[in-house]
Amino acid sequence: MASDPAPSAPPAPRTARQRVRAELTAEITAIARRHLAEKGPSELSLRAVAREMGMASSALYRYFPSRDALLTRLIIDAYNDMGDACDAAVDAVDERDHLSQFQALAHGVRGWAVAHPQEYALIYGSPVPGYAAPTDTVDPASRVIRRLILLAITMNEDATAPIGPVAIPEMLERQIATLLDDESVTIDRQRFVIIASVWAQLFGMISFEVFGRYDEMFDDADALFAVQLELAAATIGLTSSTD
Amino acid sequence: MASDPAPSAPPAPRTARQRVRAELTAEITAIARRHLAEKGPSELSLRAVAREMGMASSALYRYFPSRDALLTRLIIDAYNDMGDACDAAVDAVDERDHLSQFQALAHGVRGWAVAHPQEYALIYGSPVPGYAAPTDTVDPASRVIRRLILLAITMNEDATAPIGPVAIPEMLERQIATLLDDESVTIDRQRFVIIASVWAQLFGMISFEVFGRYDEMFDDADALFAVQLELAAATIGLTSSTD
DNA sequence: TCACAAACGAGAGCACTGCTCTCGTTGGCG
DNA sequence: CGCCAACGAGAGCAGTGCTCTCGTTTGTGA
Repeated sequence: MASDPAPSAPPAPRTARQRVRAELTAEITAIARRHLAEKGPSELSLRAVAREMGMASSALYRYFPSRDALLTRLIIDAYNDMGDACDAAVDAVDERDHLSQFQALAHGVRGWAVAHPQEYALIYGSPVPGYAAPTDTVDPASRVIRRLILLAITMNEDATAPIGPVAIPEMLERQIATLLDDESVTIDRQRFVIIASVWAQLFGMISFEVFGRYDEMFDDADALFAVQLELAAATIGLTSSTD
Repeated sequence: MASDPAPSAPPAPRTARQRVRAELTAEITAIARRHLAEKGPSELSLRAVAREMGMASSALYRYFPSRDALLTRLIIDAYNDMGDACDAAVDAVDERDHLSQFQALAHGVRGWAVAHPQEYALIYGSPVPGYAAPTDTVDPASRVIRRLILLAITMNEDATAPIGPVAIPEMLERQIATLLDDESVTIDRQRFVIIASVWAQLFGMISFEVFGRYDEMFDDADALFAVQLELAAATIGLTSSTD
């Protein structure tokens, strides 16, 4: 499910002990992920996982120092899983068709979310543990928005937004510049704030759907999402006629 | 904090026992709300509340049949609290200035959310209990969107959206009609779907801010929100020049 | 090759939780 | 004034996260 980031990954465990340790760690996370998907984050119990593995509950602490650590592992995996789904969806369409790329990204993320509601709730719902170690989490957590920004950069000259321009305070302007320092390319500031809005809108819609806020309003979530996505694309300046 | 809906509310408890019961119930919810605000929903413990009240934990079950019932009470209160803040903000501005009304609604809801992050997480984060009894929850939960729709109805003829029109499937069209059956007034369908998008966007932005997703991206959440709000207003067709 | 240390699994135990049951006590209504 | 429902307290059950101890196994350096 989750892919290892390339740098400094130990590919083959040397000793047998290391290998069984890796296998057990993977089995723990797999069972925990299944329990999470079936019963939700609050019902995830270390003892239940240990019981299913035929181990003593105390033995699990050799592999995860705490329940929060196991949850953090699942969180990172979920972020990467969603990121993979997002990337795969975007990469599956013509890279010069920006509208289709945007739609693919949105549908890819939404599809993953409705297929894994509990994991989605884990990463985009209320943050349960005090705070997950930012160092490990921030990179996987930002994959979707980074892809979205990348998309916005490539379509920089093709689409023109029908709204704005809007006044951007200097402080915000500087933060945007700092954020984009990594990428060597620049991006129109107006497009950037629009993209940020669409980003929030996308996850607002998905959260509403997954968390059941549409339940007694709309039956056909697919149609609603499609319509709202068309509006979002129009906000960016992507229409079916362009390209 | 939370207001009683008018119909069939017993205003004055007859007997002393009924009065002390009402007082104790209020004290329980007050302490529970404080614990919730301080430590989050997962840390809310019936026993801790009972301890602080000097009661046996079992006695609390005379007032709330379960922990989930207490949480549901807090959820309903939070919805009404946010609804009050929303209404108060909108009512504070000139009712003919639709742009200001919209901005007041957004800032009112956001202000309440950042002031009560845990309560916001309780109602707009992951749904923790299996499912709260829909009958009691749906009405308070829909106050903001109902106010937003009301706003959209009043500005029906004043603002023209710069995006669209978009194709609305017949099924969705029928659902919108059903939803608006209660209100005797009609609303432009294009405006309705835009409002639904803006609704999702608003809570997407607030959730991102409250849940810390902007933490290592933007420092000035106020400025970001203001800019995105201006974009949202423009999407609806509200600009500072209108009215 | 072998001994030593690190890693490991199992079990008991602690403090805590939600919730149930029982048993006196107290309050209100007929 | 008497009866019954509502109430508060306590014990107890099953479950949780986590710690500590104690044998056992495994890898490694001498």
